[in-house]
Amino acid sequence: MRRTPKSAPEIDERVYDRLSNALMEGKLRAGTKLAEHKLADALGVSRERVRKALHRLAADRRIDIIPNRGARVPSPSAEEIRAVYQAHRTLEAGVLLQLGTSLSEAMLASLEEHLRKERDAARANDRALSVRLSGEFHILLVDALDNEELSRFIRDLLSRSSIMVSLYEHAGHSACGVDEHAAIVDALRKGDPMSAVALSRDHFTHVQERLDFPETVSAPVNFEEIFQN
Amino acid sequence: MRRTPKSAPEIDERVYDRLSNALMEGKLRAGTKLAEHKLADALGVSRERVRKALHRLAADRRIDIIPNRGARVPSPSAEEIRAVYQAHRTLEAGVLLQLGTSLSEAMLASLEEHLRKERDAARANDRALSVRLSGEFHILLVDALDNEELSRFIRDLLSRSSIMVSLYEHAGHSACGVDEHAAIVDALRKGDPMSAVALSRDHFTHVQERLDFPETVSAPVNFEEIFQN
DNA sequence: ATAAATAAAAATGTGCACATTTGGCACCGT
DNA sequence: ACGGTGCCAAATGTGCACATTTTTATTTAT
Repeated sequence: MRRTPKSAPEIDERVYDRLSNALMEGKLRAGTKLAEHKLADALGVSRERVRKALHRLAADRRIDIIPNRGARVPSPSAEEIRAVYQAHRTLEAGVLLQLGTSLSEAMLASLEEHLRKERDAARANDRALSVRLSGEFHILLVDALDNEELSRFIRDLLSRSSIMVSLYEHAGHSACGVDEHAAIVDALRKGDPMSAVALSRDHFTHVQERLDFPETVSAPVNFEEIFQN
Repeated sequence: MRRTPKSAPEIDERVYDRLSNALMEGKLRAGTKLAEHKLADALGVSRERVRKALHRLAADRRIDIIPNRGARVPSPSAEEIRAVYQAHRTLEAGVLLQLGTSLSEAMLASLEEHLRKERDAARANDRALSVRLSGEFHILLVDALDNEELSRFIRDLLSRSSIMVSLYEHAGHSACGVDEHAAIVDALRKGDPMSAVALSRDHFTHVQERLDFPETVSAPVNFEEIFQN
């Protein structure tokens, strides 16, 4: 045992995580072919391990696998992107409605604490951080319901939209208005869930409006560079 | 080639479907061990095929897999069951709110057509059919939004609750009131989504109330018998 | 020169043999 | 009788060789 003996399941998890993160961070452009052998070399593991991770990602709908043709980073159509945001919008409406009747003071506090962080990031012009915090706001909302199923769904949607965001670089998903988030929290604090729902609706409309159209891309990629860490 | 040459992916799909159906129909009791070799024999395919299907089901959260310990039909706790219904309740609230602003006459018609089928099944005392139709009602609702993401989530929740229903045999998920479904459709027709949401909420509350407590079971099973068809 | 056909190369998919881990059982000592 | 220890059988996990399919490159014919 050289360094970390690492039991098998841990290796699997690590392979999956590295691929997952690369997708999240937009390091793998849409359309990129994910060849098993090349990834295995880049990650320093056996092809079977990569295989498993790819199939897992496919089950999560994070990548596309076509039988006998391999795996690719999806290039979602404008329509599919719209569907993901629409789903999030609909789901959050349900969440906010539910929260209206059961939102503790402590949770309101942690929401407001989060808003502060968002404002700081916006003021510091830290785009990457802003994007992350902006997503976490919506996670915080659903987590407040303490329902694992719902939280999973939202995380699912966010992990998929992250790919989309990277497709449309300039689109300021980052600019995902802090003020609009704040308005939602305000409505909740005032015990007015219907307003919160309406505000959330508007918010998603704005986010969607900022999304522009796709340029289909398919460039060669240096996996070693991406996974060198 | 004896009968159906069946290309490989078709076989995979069939294995998955047969296991999936057995779970849906409650033929595999909670706690049942799903040994790879035994299932392979019963289904007449290689162990690897079963393996793949089991991992797929695990990714769907339809079964539990513990590393090096194999797969089992889950025995969800009362708390987990509550969470699934709660999630469905919350999600459907969002769906109904959204439907309020965009429900075509054609869809209302197909909903009412469905209600008729439900009533027929209830009158005929066909429990199995009633259960199935009752679930399909909620699928019909979300499908009306024509959003694949949302439809997937609902199907996900339903496939998981089916295991739970079979855990509590007597619990009349079947009795999932036809009248309550009808009331929801009525509210939608009247263009009163808030009432629809409230009715849906009550509906889920009633369904949950009918669920009783678990008896932990773990009996030996004859796979050949279950999969003989 | 274009297109069809064919052959070679590369990538994915599969079964099997073997390694690893787990669970049960007998044995032993207290 | 009880709890612990070690061994054996059984089940899961993994790497590898080979089969199948797709893609690319080359040749040939019109």
